[in-house]
Amino acid sequence: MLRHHISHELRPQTTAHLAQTMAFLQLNTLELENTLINELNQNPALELVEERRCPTCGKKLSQGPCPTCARLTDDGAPVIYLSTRQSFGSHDGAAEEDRADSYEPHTRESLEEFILKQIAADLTREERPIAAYILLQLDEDGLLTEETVEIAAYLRAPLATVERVLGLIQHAEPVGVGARGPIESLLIQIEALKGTASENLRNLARAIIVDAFDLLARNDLRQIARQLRSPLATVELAARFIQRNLTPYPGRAYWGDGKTPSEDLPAYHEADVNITLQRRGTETPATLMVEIFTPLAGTLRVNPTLRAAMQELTDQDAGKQEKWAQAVERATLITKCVQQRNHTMRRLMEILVNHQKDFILNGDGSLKPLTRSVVAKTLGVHESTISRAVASKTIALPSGRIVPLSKFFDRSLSVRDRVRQIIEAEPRPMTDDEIADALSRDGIDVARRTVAKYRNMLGILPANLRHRPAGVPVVA
DNA sequence: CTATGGCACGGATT
DNA sequence: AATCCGTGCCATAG
Repeated sequence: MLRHHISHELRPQTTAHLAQTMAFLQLNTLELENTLINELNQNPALELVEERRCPTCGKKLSQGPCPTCARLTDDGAPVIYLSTRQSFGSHDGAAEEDRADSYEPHTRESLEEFILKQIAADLTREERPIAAYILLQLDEDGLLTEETVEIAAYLRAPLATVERVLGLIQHAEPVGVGARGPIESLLIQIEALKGTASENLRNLARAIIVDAFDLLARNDLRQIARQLRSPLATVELAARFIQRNLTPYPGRAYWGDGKTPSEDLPAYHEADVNITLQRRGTETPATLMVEIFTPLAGTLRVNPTLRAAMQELTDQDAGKQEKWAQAVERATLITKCVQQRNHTMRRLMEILVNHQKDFILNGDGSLKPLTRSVVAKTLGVHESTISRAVASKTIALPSGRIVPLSKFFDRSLSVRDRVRQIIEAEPRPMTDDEIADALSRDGIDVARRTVAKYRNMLGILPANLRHRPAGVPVVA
């Protein structure tokens, strides 16, 4: 999906601006920062003062939460404050002017960019577009749906070149992306683990994947052992190795639901919101520190000097006056937009954090169901506002996991969790029908078919395969 | 025959 | 208007 940046279409028409106001919300932080930097460069009326002020009380701040407004209370209420990254927008003098011309928007790093960066150095000029094309063809699991021959034909490039590029992609982090299917992906990943696992183990794992993949998916280890003429114990070991260290969907690893070794993988991008745990003293109530990243360090405002200078303009400078007036109007609008955005984000996070506190602290499984519309109601804004505020934003949990903010909204989660609990609790494997019954006894009425889906989402094998040491299944 | 997975169709949500 | 989700029907495996 290509990012759309909003262009310089901010012509002064006051009513149309209202629509633009909301548009600012949906921009993710980096994109907003880009537009703001652009604006700062070309609008003299807009000014960035280096100091940061508490959005609530207006006091100057150096860093972190406002000590007075968001003081660490002992009632356990989360502390929510706005913050900025220092990375971009060094905002002075000469460097600034360079930037104005050769400005290249910072976009959030997508999986594609993340990979491209790693292999860029190894690509020739001709290979670059090939790499770009391949990366765009990856599906959501990070797998390549198209054959290399087709790609070569389509791009009119030599097959060998295409395959070379693909090889580079496949060996970049996360290893295995760009494979033409789960099996190939797993094999690539095995190769990449050369140093860490014993030769025998890897060989067996490879054999299982190649010759008995479907059996593995069904967790039928006994049959695998027979077919490969290997001792069952060894096969179990290998299967375990596969399940623990490999994923058939490398592109998913990062979004994974905690089962995947995603904690070790580098984050593809930084989050828009950061939650940390602040332990105060020894008594338990640790405070949640919610840091909302806003674009640009400092505070936007309309340049007071310019505003003053405008008063002194004589009427014969009508042209200039008009021009400046527009600039000022536009600058005012933008600062208002940003303030609005910050305010909404703060209130939104307040609700979100309070509602999902357990999830933040205890991880998945403690998620409570929540819909955008109820938040919109309690917040008193339109639903679409929430949608925009949530869309394409991510949040870093105290555990270090980065998840999309939309994860906080899930209407069916409570039921899914009940399913998990029921399955974990029951001694004998229950069929989906029985689970459905059990649920209805709890007052939750869902169809049998739905239970099956939840089971799958949770990565739990069907009842008949689920006997004793049901390991974590390979296929989601 | 029973238990599941696949496809696809409304209906709700965003 | 686009997307997501629950569900019913049917094919398939055991």
